Amino acid sequence: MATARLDRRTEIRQTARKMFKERGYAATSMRDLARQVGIEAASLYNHLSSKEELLREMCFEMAEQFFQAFSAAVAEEKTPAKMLRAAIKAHIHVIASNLDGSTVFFHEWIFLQEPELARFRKLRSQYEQGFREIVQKGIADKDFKDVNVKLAVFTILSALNATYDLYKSSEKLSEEEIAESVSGLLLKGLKK
Amino acid sequence: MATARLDRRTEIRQTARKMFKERGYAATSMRDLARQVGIEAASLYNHLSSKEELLREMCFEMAEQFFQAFSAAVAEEKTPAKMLRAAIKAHIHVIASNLDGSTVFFHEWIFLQEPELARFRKLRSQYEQGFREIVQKGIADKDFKDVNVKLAVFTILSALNATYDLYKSSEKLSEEEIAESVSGLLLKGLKK
DNA sequence: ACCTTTACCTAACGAACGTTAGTAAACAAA
DNA sequence: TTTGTTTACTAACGTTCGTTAGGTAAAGGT
Repeated sequence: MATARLDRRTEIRQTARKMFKERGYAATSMRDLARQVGIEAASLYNHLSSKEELLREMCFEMAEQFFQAFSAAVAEEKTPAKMLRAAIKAHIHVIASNLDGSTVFFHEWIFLQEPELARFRKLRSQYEQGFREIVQKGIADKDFKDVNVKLAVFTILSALNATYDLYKSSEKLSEEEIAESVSGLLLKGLKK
Repeated sequence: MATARLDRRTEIRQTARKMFKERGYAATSMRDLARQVGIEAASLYNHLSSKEELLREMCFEMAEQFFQAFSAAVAEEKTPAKMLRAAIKAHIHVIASNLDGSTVFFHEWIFLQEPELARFRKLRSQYEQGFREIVQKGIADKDFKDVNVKLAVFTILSALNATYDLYKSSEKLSEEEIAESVSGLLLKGLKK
Protein backbone atom coordinates (compact mmCIF):
# COMPACT_ATOMS: atom_id res chain seq x y z
CA MET A 1 0.00 0.00 0.00
CA ALA A 2 2.57 2.46 1.15
CA THR A 3 4.97 1.12 -1.44
CA ALA A 4 2.32 1.07 -4.13
CA ARG A 5 1.48 4.71 -3.54
CA LEU A 6 5.10 5.71 -3.47
CA ASP A 7 5.81 3.87 -6.68
CA ARG A 8 2.99 5.54 -8.56
CA ARG A 9 3.88 8.92 -7.12
CA THR A 10 7.47 8.45 -8.15
CA GLU A 11 6.51 7.19 -11.56
CA ILE A 12 4.30 10.20 -12.19
CA ARG A 13 6.98 12.61 -11.08
CA GLN A 14 9.63 10.90 -13.14
CA THR A 15 7.46 10.88 -16.23
CA ALA A 16 6.53 14.51 -15.66
CA ARG A 17 10.19 15.49 -15.41
CA LYS A 18 10.89 13.80 -18.71
CA MET A 19 7.93 15.38 -20.47
CA PHE A 20 8.52 18.84 -19.04
CA LYS A 21 12.07 18.55 -20.25
CA GLU A 22 11.15 17.40 -23.75
CA ARG A 23 8.14 19.59 -24.55
CA GLY A 24 8.28 22.18 -21.82
CA TYR A 25 5.91 22.71 -18.92
CA ALA A 26 3.34 24.77 -20.79
CA ALA A 27 3.12 22.37 -23.70
CA THR A 28 2.69 19.27 -21.55
CA SER A 29 -0.92 18.64 -20.60
CA MET A 30 -2.12 16.59 -17.68
CA ARG A 31 -3.82 14.31 -20.19
CA ASP A 32 -0.50 13.76 -21.99
CA LEU A 33 1.13 12.96 -18.69
CA ALA A 34 -1.64 10.60 -17.64
CA ARG A 35 -1.54 8.76 -20.97
CA GLN A 36 2.19 8.24 -20.59
CA VAL A 37 1.71 6.86 -17.09
CA GLY A 38 -1.16 4.67 -18.26
CA ILE A 39 -4.01 6.11 -16.23
CA GLU A 40 -6.73 8.73 -16.73
CA ALA A 41 -6.01 12.41 -16.23
CA ALA A 42 -8.36 12.68 -13.29
CA SER A 43 -6.57 9.83 -11.54
CA LEU A 44 -3.40 11.88 -11.35
CA TYR A 45 -5.07 13.97 -8.70
CA ASN A 46 -4.99 11.09 -6.26
CA HIS A 47 -1.21 11.58 -6.22
CA LEU A 48 -0.73 15.28 -6.59
CA SER A 49 -2.68 18.44 -6.00
CA SER A 50 -1.90 20.47 -9.09
CA LYS A 51 0.25 20.64 -12.18
CA GLU A 52 2.23 23.47 -10.72
CA GLU A 53 3.02 21.42 -7.64
CA LEU A 54 4.95 19.04 -9.88
CA LEU A 55 7.02 21.86 -11.26
CA ARG A 56 7.54 23.39 -7.84
CA GLU A 57 8.85 20.16 -6.38
CA MET A 58 11.20 19.58 -9.28
CA CYS A 59 12.68 23.05 -9.15
CA PHE A 60 13.26 23.17 -5.41
CA GLU A 61 14.55 19.62 -5.17
CA MET A 62 17.15 20.46 -7.78
CA ALA A 63 18.04 23.71 -6.06
CA GLU A 64 18.69 21.76 -2.88
CA GLN A 65 20.90 19.28 -4.71
CA PHE A 66 22.98 22.02 -6.29
CA PHE A 67 23.48 23.73 -2.95
CA GLN A 68 24.47 20.59 -1.11
CA ALA A 69 26.87 19.44 -3.80
CA PHE A 70 28.49 22.86 -3.90
CA SER A 71 29.01 23.09 -0.15
CA ALA A 72 30.42 19.59 0.13
CA ALA A 73 32.78 20.09 -2.80
CA VAL A 74 34.12 23.47 -1.80
CA ALA A 75 34.61 22.57 1.85
CA GLU A 76 37.33 20.09 0.95
CA GLU A 77 39.53 22.49 -0.98
CA LYS A 78 41.86 25.28 0.03
CA THR A 79 42.92 27.30 -3.03
CA PRO A 80 40.40 29.18 -5.18
CA ALA A 81 41.47 27.30 -8.30
CA LYS A 82 40.87 23.96 -6.64
CA MET A 83 37.64 25.17 -5.11
CA LEU A 84 36.37 26.37 -8.46
CA ARG A 85 37.33 23.14 -10.15
CA ALA A 86 35.59 21.16 -7.41
CA ALA A 87 32.49 23.32 -7.62
CA ILE A 88 32.36 22.86 -11.39
CA LYS A 89 32.76 19.14 -11.01
CA ALA A 90 30.03 19.00 -8.39
CA HIS A 91 27.70 21.07 -10.52
CA ILE A 92 28.24 18.85 -13.53
CA HIS A 93 27.75 15.79 -11.36
CA VAL A 94 24.36 17.02 -10.17
CA ILE A 95 23.34 17.65 -13.77
CA ALA A 96 24.60 14.27 -14.93
CA SER A 97 22.68 12.46 -12.22
CA ASN A 98 19.47 14.41 -12.87
CA LEU A 99 19.35 15.02 -16.60
CA ASP A 100 15.62 15.60 -16.78
CA GLY A 101 15.31 17.46 -13.51
CA SER A 102 18.14 19.83 -14.21
CA THR A 103 16.78 20.75 -17.62
CA VAL A 104 13.47 21.61 -16.02
CA PHE A 105 15.31 23.52 -13.32
CA PHE A 106 17.14 25.60 -15.94
CA HIS A 107 14.30 26.29 -18.35
CA GLU A 108 10.87 25.85 -16.81
CA TRP A 109 11.12 27.69 -13.53
CA ILE A 110 9.56 30.78 -15.16
CA PHE A 111 6.21 29.02 -14.88
CA LEU A 112 6.34 28.96 -11.10
CA GLN A 113 3.69 31.09 -9.47
CA GLU A 114 4.45 34.12 -7.48
CA PRO A 115 5.45 33.47 -3.95
CA GLU A 116 7.64 30.58 -5.11
CA LEU A 117 8.93 32.37 -8.16
CA ALA A 118 10.55 35.04 -6.03
CA ARG A 119 11.90 32.45 -3.60
CA PHE A 120 13.37 30.52 -6.49
CA ARG A 121 15.09 33.54 -7.98
CA LYS A 122 16.62 34.31 -4.63
CA LEU A 123 18.01 30.79 -4.32
CA ARG A 124 19.55 30.98 -7.77
CA SER A 125 21.20 34.25 -7.01
CA GLN A 126 22.58 32.90 -3.73
CA TYR A 127 24.05 29.96 -5.55
CA GLU A 128 25.75 32.22 -8.07
CA GLN A 129 27.05 34.27 -5.20
CA GLY A 130 28.93 31.20 -3.98
CA PHE A 131 30.78 31.01 -7.27
CA ARG A 132 31.43 34.73 -7.27
CA GLU A 133 33.09 34.55 -3.89
CA ILE A 134 35.49 31.90 -5.11
CA VAL A 135 36.45 33.95 -8.13
CA GLN A 136 36.83 37.05 -5.99
CA LYS A 137 39.14 35.21 -3.63
CA GLY A 138 41.13 33.95 -6.59
CA ILE A 139 41.63 37.49 -7.81
CA ALA A 140 42.56 38.75 -4.36
CA ASP A 141 45.12 35.95 -4.09
CA LYS A 142 46.58 37.02 -7.47
CA ASP A 143 45.80 33.54 -8.67
CA PHE A 144 43.08 34.59 -11.15
CA LYS A 145 43.14 37.40 -13.66
CA ASP A 146 41.42 40.61 -12.69
CA VAL A 147 38.23 39.88 -14.61
CA ASN A 148 34.70 41.18 -14.22
CA VAL A 149 33.56 38.71 -11.58
CA LYS A 150 29.87 38.78 -12.34
CA LEU A 151 30.49 38.31 -16.04
CA ALA A 152 33.00 35.53 -15.53
CA VAL A 153 30.73 33.57 -13.22
CA PHE A 154 27.88 34.09 -15.59
CA THR A 155 29.96 32.68 -18.43
CA ILE A 156 31.08 29.71 -16.36
CA LEU A 157 27.58 28.80 -15.25
CA SER A 158 26.21 29.20 -18.75
CA ALA A 159 28.76 26.78 -20.05
CA LEU A 160 28.02 24.33 -17.25
CA ASN A 161 24.27 24.55 -17.51
CA ALA A 162 24.29 23.50 -21.10
CA THR A 163 26.16 20.28 -20.45
CA TYR A 164 22.95 18.27 -20.09
CA ASP A 165 22.75 18.43 -23.88
CA LEU A 166 26.00 16.54 -24.15
CA TYR A 167 24.87 13.22 -22.82
CA LYS A 168 22.61 12.43 -25.72
CA SER A 169 25.37 13.35 -28.17
CA SER A 170 26.73 10.83 -30.63
CA GLU A 171 30.10 10.69 -28.97
CA LYS A 172 29.85 8.93 -25.66
CA LEU A 173 31.37 11.35 -23.24
CA SER A 174 31.72 10.45 -19.61
CA GLU A 175 30.87 12.83 -16.85
CA GLU A 176 34.56 12.84 -15.97
CA GLU A 177 35.65 13.87 -19.47
CA ILE A 178 33.07 16.61 -19.63
CA ALA A 179 34.00 18.02 -16.24
CA GLU A 180 37.71 17.90 -17.04
CA SER A 181 37.31 19.50 -20.43
CA VAL A 182 34.97 22.27 -19.38
CA SER A 183 36.86 23.22 -16.25
CA GLY A 184 40.15 23.04 -18.17
CA LEU A 185 38.85 25.34 -20.86
CA LEU A 186 37.43 27.84 -18.41
CA LEU A 187 40.48 27.90 -16.16
CA LYS A 188 43.27 27.73 -18.69
CA GLY A 189 41.67 28.78 -21.96
CA LEU A 190 41.87 27.46 -25.43
CA LYS A 191 45.08 29.16 -26.42
CA LYS A 192 48.45 27.60 -25.75
CA MET B 1 -1.68 51.53 -47.36
CA ALA B 2 1.41 49.54 -48.12
CA THR B 3 3.17 51.29 -45.28
CA ALA B 4 0.22 50.87 -42.94
CA ARG B 5 0.12 47.15 -43.58
CA LEU B 6 3.82 46.83 -43.14
CA ASP B 7 3.74 48.75 -39.90
CA ARG B 8 1.06 46.53 -38.40
CA ARG B 9 2.78 43.40 -39.66
CA THR B 10 6.01 44.56 -38.12
CA GLU B 11 4.35 45.58 -34.90
CA ILE B 12 2.70 42.19 -34.53
CA ARG B 13 5.93 40.34 -35.21
CA GLN B 14 7.87 42.53 -32.82
CA THR B 15 5.32 42.06 -30.07
CA ALA B 16 5.21 38.33 -30.70
CA ARG B 17 8.99 38.09 -30.42
CA LYS B 18 8.88 39.85 -27.10
CA MET B 19 6.07 37.69 -25.74
CA PHE B 20 7.52 34.42 -27.02
CA LYS B 21 10.73 35.38 -25.32
CA GLU B 22 9.12 36.29 -22.02
CA ARG B 23 6.51 33.54 -21.61
CA GLY B 24 7.55 31.06 -24.25
CA TYR B 25 5.77 30.11 -27.46
CA ALA B 26 3.41 27.55 -25.94
CA ALA B 27 2.31 29.83 -23.12
CA THR B 28 1.60 32.81 -25.37
CA SER B 29 -1.90 32.76 -26.82
CA MET B 30 -3.06 34.57 -29.90
CA ARG B 31 -5.51 36.44 -27.69
CA ASP B 32 -2.65 37.60 -25.44
CA LEU B 33 -0.76 38.75 -28.50
CA ALA B 34 -3.78 40.55 -29.95
CA ARG B 35 -4.49 42.32 -26.68
CA GLN B 36 -0.93 43.56 -26.51
CA VAL B 37 -1.16 44.87 -30.07
CA GLY B 38 -4.55 46.44 -29.36
CA ILE B 39 -6.76 44.50 -31.76
CA GLU B 40 -8.95 41.40 -31.62
CA ALA B 41 -7.45 37.94 -31.97
CA ALA B 42 -9.28 37.26 -35.20
CA SER B 43 -7.83 40.41 -36.74
CA LEU B 44 -4.33 39.03 -36.42
CA TYR B 45 -5.15 36.68 -39.25
CA ASN B 46 -5.27 39.57 -41.71
CA HIS B 47 -1.53 39.85 -41.20
CA LEU B 48 -0.38 36.28 -40.71
CA SER B 49 -1.55 32.81 -41.52
CA SER B 50 -0.85 30.93 -38.30
CA LYS B 51 0.83 31.13 -34.94
CA GLU B 52 3.51 28.76 -36.06
CA GLU B 53 4.32 30.98 -39.03
CA LEU B 54 5.39 33.66 -36.57
CA LEU B 55 7.78 31.26 -34.88
CA ARG B 56 9.07 29.92 -38.17
CA GLU B 57 9.91 33.37 -39.47
CA MET B 58 11.67 34.35 -36.27
CA CYS B 59 13.79 31.23 -36.16
CA PHE B 60 14.92 31.30 -39.76
CA GLU B 61 15.50 35.04 -39.85
CA MET B 62 17.83 34.67 -36.90
CA ALA B 63 19.59 31.70 -38.44
CA GLU B 64 20.29 33.78 -41.52
CA GLN B 65 21.68 36.61 -39.42
CA PHE B 66 24.01 34.33 -37.52
CA PHE B 67 25.31 32.80 -40.73
CA GLN B 68 25.90 36.10 -42.45
CA ALA B 69 27.63 37.65 -39.47
CA PHE B 70 29.86 34.62 -39.08
CA SER B 71 30.94 34.56 -42.71
CA ALA B 72 31.64 38.27 -42.84
CA ALA B 73 33.62 38.22 -39.60
CA VAL B 74 35.73 35.18 -40.34
CA ALA B 75 36.53 36.21 -43.90
CA GLU B 76 38.56 39.16 -42.68
CA GLU B 77 40.88 37.21 -40.41
CA LYS B 78 43.84 34.97 -41.03
CA THR B 79 44.83 33.16 -37.82
CA PRO B 80 42.45 30.78 -36.01
CA ALA B 81 42.68 32.79 -32.79
CA LYS B 82 41.68 35.97 -34.58
CA MET B 83 39.00 34.16 -36.54
CA LEU B 84 37.54 32.70 -33.38
CA ARG B 85 37.58 36.02 -31.62
CA ALA B 86 35.90 37.66 -34.60
CA ALA B 87 33.30 34.92 -34.82
CA ILE B 88 32.54 35.28 -31.12
CA LYS B 89 32.24 39.03 -31.48
CA ALA B 90 29.95 38.65 -34.47
CA HIS B 91 27.79 36.13 -32.68
CA ILE B 92 27.45 38.37 -29.66
CA HIS B 93 26.67 41.30 -31.91
CA VAL B 94 23.80 39.44 -33.54
CA ILE B 95 22.42 38.57 -30.12
CA ALA B 96 22.81 42.11 -28.84
CA SER B 97 20.98 43.56 -31.83
CA ASN B 98 18.16 41.02 -31.61
CA LEU B 99 17.62 40.33 -27.94
CA ASP B 100 14.10 39.03 -28.29
CA GLY B 101 14.63 37.19 -31.56
CA SER B 102 17.74 35.41 -30.42
CA THR B 103 16.11 34.19 -27.21
CA VAL B 104 13.30 32.71 -29.27
CA PHE B 105 15.87 31.25 -31.62
CA PHE B 106 17.66 29.52 -28.75
CA HIS B 107 14.70 28.26 -26.76
CA GLU B 108 11.52 28.05 -28.79
CA TRP B 109 12.59 26.32 -31.99
CA ILE B 110 11.44 22.96 -30.54
CA PHE B 111 7.89 24.03 -31.32
CA LEU B 112 8.55 24.18 -35.05
CA GLN B 113 6.63 21.57 -37.01
CA GLU B 114 8.26 18.81 -38.81
CA PRO B 115 9.61 19.69 -42.17
CA GLU B 116 10.98 22.93 -40.76
CA LEU B 117 12.15 21.39 -37.54
CA ALA B 118 14.57 19.12 -39.37
CA ARG B 119 15.69 21.95 -41.62
CA PHE B 120 16.33 24.10 -38.58
CA ARG B 121 18.38 21.44 -36.82
CA LYS B 122 20.51 21.05 -39.91
CA LEU B 123 21.20 24.78 -40.06
CA ARG B 124 22.25 24.84 -36.43
CA SER B 125 24.61 21.97 -36.91
CA GLN B 126 26.14 23.62 -39.98
CA TYR B 127 26.73 26.76 -37.98
CA GLU B 128 28.44 24.85 -35.21
CA GLN B 129 30.55 23.14 -37.84
CA GLY B 130 31.92 26.54 -38.83
CA PHE B 131 33.21 27.05 -35.31
CA ARG B 132 34.58 23.54 -35.17
CA GLU B 133 36.64 24.09 -38.27
CA ILE B 134 38.26 27.15 -36.76
CA VAL B 135 39.18 25.29 -33.59
CA GLN B 136 40.47 22.36 -35.62
CA LYS B 137 42.67 24.63 -37.65
CA GLY B 138 43.94 26.24 -34.47
CA ILE B 139 44.94 22.86 -33.13
CA ALA B 140 46.59 21.85 -36.39
CA ASP B 141 48.56 25.11 -36.34
CA LYS B 142 49.68 24.30 -32.77
CA ASP B 143 48.07 27.54 -31.72
CA PHE B 144 45.31 25.93 -29.65
CA LYS B 145 45.55 23.15 -27.13
CA ASP B 146 44.67 19.68 -28.29
CA VAL B 147 41.14 19.74 -26.86
CA ASN B 148 38.04 17.75 -27.73
CA VAL B 149 36.83 19.98 -30.54
CA LYS B 150 33.15 19.19 -30.30
CA LEU B 151 33.13 19.70 -26.58
CA ALA B 152 35.10 22.94 -26.76
CA VAL B 153 32.82 24.44 -29.39
CA PHE B 154 29.83 23.32 -27.45
CA THR B 155 31.15 25.07 -24.36
CA ILE B 156 31.94 28.23 -26.29
CA LEU B 157 28.53 28.46 -27.90
CA SER B 158 26.78 27.73 -24.64
CA ALA B 159 28.58 30.59 -23.02
CA LEU B 160 27.77 32.89 -25.93
CA ASN B 161 24.14 31.93 -26.20
CA ALA B 162 23.43 32.90 -22.65
CA THR B 163 24.70 36.46 -23.10
CA TYR B 164 21.24 37.78 -23.93
CA ASP B 165 20.55 37.52 -20.22
CA LEU B 166 23.29 40.01 -19.49
CA TYR B 167 21.72 43.08 -21.03
CA LYS B 168 18.95 43.34 -18.49
CA SER B 169 21.44 42.96 -15.66
CA SER B 170 21.92 45.66 -13.08
CA GLU B 171 25.40 46.50 -14.23
CA LYS B 172 25.28 48.23 -17.55
CA LEU B 173 27.58 46.19 -19.69
CA SER B 174 28.29 47.20 -23.24
CA GLU B 175 28.32 44.74 -26.06
CA GLU B 176 32.02 45.48 -26.41
CA GLU B 177 32.80 44.62 -22.78
CA ILE B 178 30.82 41.42 -22.96
CA ALA B 179 32.47 40.28 -26.17
CA GLU B 180 35.94 41.11 -24.83
CA SER B 181 35.39 39.43 -21.51
CA VAL B 182 33.81 36.27 -22.86
CA SER B 183 36.28 35.75 -25.67
CA GLY B 184 39.15 36.56 -23.32
CA LEU B 185 37.97 34.01 -20.79
CA LEU B 186 37.46 31.31 -23.38
CA LEU B 187 40.74 31.90 -25.16
CA LYS B 188 43.05 32.58 -22.27
CA GLY B 189 41.24 31.17 -19.26
CA LEU B 190 40.66 32.46 -15.79
CA LYS B 191 43.98 31.41 -14.34
CA LYS B 192 47.01 33.65 -14.55
C1' DA C 1 -18.63 57.41 -59.27
C1' DC C 2 -17.53 52.71 -58.94
C1' DC C 3 -14.90 48.88 -57.48
C1' DT C 4 -11.48 46.49 -55.02
C1' DT C 5 -8.68 46.01 -51.22
C1' DT C 6 -7.49 46.55 -46.53
C1' DA C 7 -8.13 46.32 -41.71
C1' DC C 8 -10.77 45.77 -38.43
C1' DC C 9 -15.01 43.79 -35.98
C1' DT C 10 -18.44 40.16 -33.67
C1' DA C 11 -19.70 35.50 -33.34
C1' DA C 12 -18.73 31.13 -33.29
C1' DC C 13 -16.44 26.47 -34.36
C1' DG C 14 -14.56 22.19 -32.30
C1' DA C 15 -10.94 20.83 -29.56
C1' DA C 16 -8.20 20.85 -25.60
C1' DC C 17 -7.19 22.66 -21.05
C1' DG C 18 -6.80 21.94 -15.55
C1' DT C 19 -9.56 20.29 -12.30
C1' DT C 20 -13.69 18.43 -9.37
C1' DA C 21 -17.44 15.19 -8.07
C1' DG C 22 -19.01 10.93 -7.37
C1' DT C 23 -18.36 5.98 -7.42
C1' DA C 24 -16.63 1.28 -7.48
C1' DA C 25 -13.06 -2.16 -6.77
C1' DA C 26 -9.13 -3.78 -4.12
C1' DC C 27 -7.09 -4.56 -0.07
C1' DA C 28 -5.20 -3.89 4.57
C1' DA C 29 -6.53 -3.29 9.54
C1' DA C 30 -9.72 -4.17 13.16
C1' DT D 1 -16.33 -9.75 8.67
C1' DT D 2 -16.77 -5.29 8.80
C1' DT D 3 -14.50 -0.90 8.10
C1' DG D 4 -11.56 2.53 6.09
C1' DT D 5 -8.18 3.80 2.87
C1' DT D 6 -6.24 3.85 -1.53
C1' DT D 7 -6.42 4.03 -6.40
C1' DA D 8 -8.58 3.98 -10.16
C1' DC D 9 -12.69 5.09 -13.17
C1' DT D 10 -16.46 7.98 -15.90
C1' DA D 11 -18.58 12.25 -16.46
C1' DA D 12 -18.54 16.70 -16.48
C1' DC D 13 -17.49 21.75 -15.04
C1' DG D 14 -16.08 26.15 -16.92
C1' DT D 15 -12.37 28.20 -19.48
C1' DT D 16 -9.31 28.89 -23.01
C1' DC D 17 -7.20 27.50 -27.28
C1' DG D 18 -6.19 28.44 -32.61
C1' DT D 19 -8.78 29.54 -36.21
C1' DT D 20 -12.74 30.58 -39.63
C1' DA D 21 -16.90 32.94 -41.39
C1' DG D 22 -19.10 36.80 -42.50
C1' DG D 23 -19.80 41.57 -42.22
C1' DT D 24 -18.66 46.73 -42.18
C1' DA D 25 -16.55 50.95 -42.93
C1' DA D 26 -12.88 53.49 -44.84
C1' DA D 27 -9.34 54.29 -48.34
C1' DG D 28 -7.24 54.16 -53.08
C1' DG D 29 -7.02 53.50 -57.73
C1' DT D 30 -9.32 53.94 -62.12
